[in-house]
Amino acid sequence: MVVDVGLLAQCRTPLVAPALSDDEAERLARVLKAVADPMRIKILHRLASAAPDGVCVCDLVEPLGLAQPSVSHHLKVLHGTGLVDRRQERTFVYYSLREDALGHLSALLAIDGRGARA
Amino acid sequence: MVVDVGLLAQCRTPLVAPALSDDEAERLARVLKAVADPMRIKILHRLASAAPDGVCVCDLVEPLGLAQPSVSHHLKVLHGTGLVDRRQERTFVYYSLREDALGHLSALLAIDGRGARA
DNA sequence: CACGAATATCGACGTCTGTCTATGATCGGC
DNA sequence: GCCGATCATAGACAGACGTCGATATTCGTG
Repeated sequence: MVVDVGLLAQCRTPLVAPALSDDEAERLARVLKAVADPMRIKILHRLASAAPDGVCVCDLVEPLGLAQPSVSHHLKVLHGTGLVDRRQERTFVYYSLREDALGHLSALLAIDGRGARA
Repeated sequence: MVVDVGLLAQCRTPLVAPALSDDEAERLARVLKAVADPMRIKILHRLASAAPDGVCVCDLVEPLGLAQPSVSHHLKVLHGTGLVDRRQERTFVYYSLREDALGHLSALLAIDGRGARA
């Protein structure tokens, strides 16, 4: 059987590795979307550079320059994706960066970028 | 000077480390936003698991189940943030994962999450 | 130079998202 | 038991985003 490629060279970029499933792609995107916001990045950075006990919501509102409900919204998003822990004490609520939460994310990105090639 | 804290215990969660600047937060968010999309994640994954020469656009359209302009749009976003390289040959265009692009991103996340603490 | 193929750009449309104000829920103190 | 403080929820609104069809652009072929 002769395959006539002719003169128009096909692009030839076959994919051997298994394609990422829709579910996996959406799961990863969900977590990344949670981090892909300037304010939430600022929040994470503050949590990262604070005591492990966490940071009180009231101490986030002013420095971020946001209304209190907006801060609550962002914290809810971060908590919903498991990046952040929530602890209530009296009327105060303390949010803290979950141990290795960003580390895992970081690892996922590294794997996606490197592992499949080598 | 006596500070009367009274009985209502303040929350006391001071921040010592320098806060992330608005610009830095937005720059990081811009790159993360580029990755925080299921289709773009799929594209990156395909580029990562393909030959270093890159993948032809025409070989991305069908597997992704998107219209050709949509694929072009996503590739433009990825290219715009420096995550992906573009190489044209004849009428074909090949996109390839930029060396250590995701590695750098991954490192940034790790730093944000860990470095500031210790 | 006309034509077909491969990409990019344009404009439009529906949806998601970040922000706010107003209100509800919960807890402590008086 | 009322009241103030802290945080969460609800609803509204503007802007950004992903997708598409239609069209422009570029390149190689005959």
